[in-house]
Amino acid sequence: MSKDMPDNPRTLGETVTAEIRRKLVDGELVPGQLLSEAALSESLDISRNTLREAFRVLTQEGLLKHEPNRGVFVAIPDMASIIDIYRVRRFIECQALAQAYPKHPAVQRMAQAVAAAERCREAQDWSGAGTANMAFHAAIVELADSERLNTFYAHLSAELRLAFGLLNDAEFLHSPYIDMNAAILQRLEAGQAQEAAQALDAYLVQSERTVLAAYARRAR
Amino acid sequence: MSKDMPDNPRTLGETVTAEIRRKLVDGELVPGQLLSEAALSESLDISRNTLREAFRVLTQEGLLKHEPNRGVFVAIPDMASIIDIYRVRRFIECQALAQAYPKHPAVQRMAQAVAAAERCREAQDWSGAGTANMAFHAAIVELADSERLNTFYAHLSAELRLAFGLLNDAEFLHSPYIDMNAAILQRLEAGQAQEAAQALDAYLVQSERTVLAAYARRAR
DNA sequence: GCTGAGCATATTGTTCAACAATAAATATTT
DNA sequence: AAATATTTATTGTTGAACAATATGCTCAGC
Repeated sequence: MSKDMPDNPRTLGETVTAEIRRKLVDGELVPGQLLSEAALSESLDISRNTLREAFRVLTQEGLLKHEPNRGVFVAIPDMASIIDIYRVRRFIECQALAQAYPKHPAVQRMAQAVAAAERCREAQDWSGAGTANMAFHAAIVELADSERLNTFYAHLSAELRLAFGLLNDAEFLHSPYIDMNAAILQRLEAGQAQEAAQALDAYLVQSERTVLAAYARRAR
Repeated sequence: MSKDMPDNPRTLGETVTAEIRRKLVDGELVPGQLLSEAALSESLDISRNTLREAFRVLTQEGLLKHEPNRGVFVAIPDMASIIDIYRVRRFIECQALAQAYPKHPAVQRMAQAVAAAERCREAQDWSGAGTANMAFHAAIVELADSERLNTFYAHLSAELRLAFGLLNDAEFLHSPYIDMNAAILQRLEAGQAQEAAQALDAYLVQSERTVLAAYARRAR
């Protein structure tokens, strides 16, 4: 995985950073919400100073927004952000896939993600399907063999999950793409990286359109 | 420019973060060096707590390395880092250039950077030439029209400057590339984006080789 | 001379309390 | 109602304190 979220954080600050990050991507903290230093530090049972260190990290990751003298808010992914994120996704994922070596270790992770997503679909677990979907695309980026690219993508991914939290029906968002992922994987394994990349591009364009539409008619 | 380094930082924490960042890319703080909280906070005339917030941000940017209970060190770009950074650079810059619109506003910034570099060469200002060179490549990334990509590249760029700081002869590192940049720009303006991207790829491969060689025989 | 256990020391990790600086909310004046 | 002054709550920043940890040192013991 990424190095941003070590399994065994050593300091309290890292622990609480991971905990808040989880609450953000899980939707327990909703976009726009003010995170009061006094309230949060008390509820997490840590000092304000330690909390502020965590705030700086998560702000840098794009999950929080810091407004000096006003406070720290959960970032609100607006349409421009969604468009930007998808632009970067197409930019990175398609190229990573196009120039991929079909026997790259990450291909196995792609296959595992597809399998996991199919299992989730049977169990009607759409949250799990979303997670598996994200893992599939993270694996695509891993094809490029760059630690920094992986980390960057992890941040993008978290930011996008924040946006998904604004929407409601996860089934509508994730269900149609499970088969598409499988098809992309199949083409890659068949040595047709170019065709796979083309399919991925179409996938991302459609996904972006769906997300933007859902965003536009969301309950505010 | 990027939103990471506002021209007028509002809080003291942001000010000192920018100041330390500058010292890092300018080579005033050298890789491997321990940054003592007590010493630095006193010399910057700020409290330890404020300094620690800055440390978290710069660690997230890859410029510092935090070792729990041991301290914060200036990151040491090893060979693997340099290779990774160049891999990402080729990945991003070449594609940005290949699919660029020849009349994109960023092209003007590319031209300005080339002119600035040529002026620096005449004045034997190799540090300035390095800065202009970086600006040229940042402009290339801007062709992709993504705020997040720009920010990401700014971080990569800063990290690379840290590595350059380990080397000594800036002329050798930057001088040969001024003309290459000019040639790339010329092709782009002529509508030959594909050829420009190809030239850029060759440029980056050569640059990486040069940097790695210099790194291997650097004075330790 | 070397090894290892235990101790001493310096540094980081974390908290707390206080005050300054700022923005939002409220009251006052015109 | 609009503009202005005042109050209030929150963040920004500090300094001191103590806990937790890593490092270096001392000193047996072989």
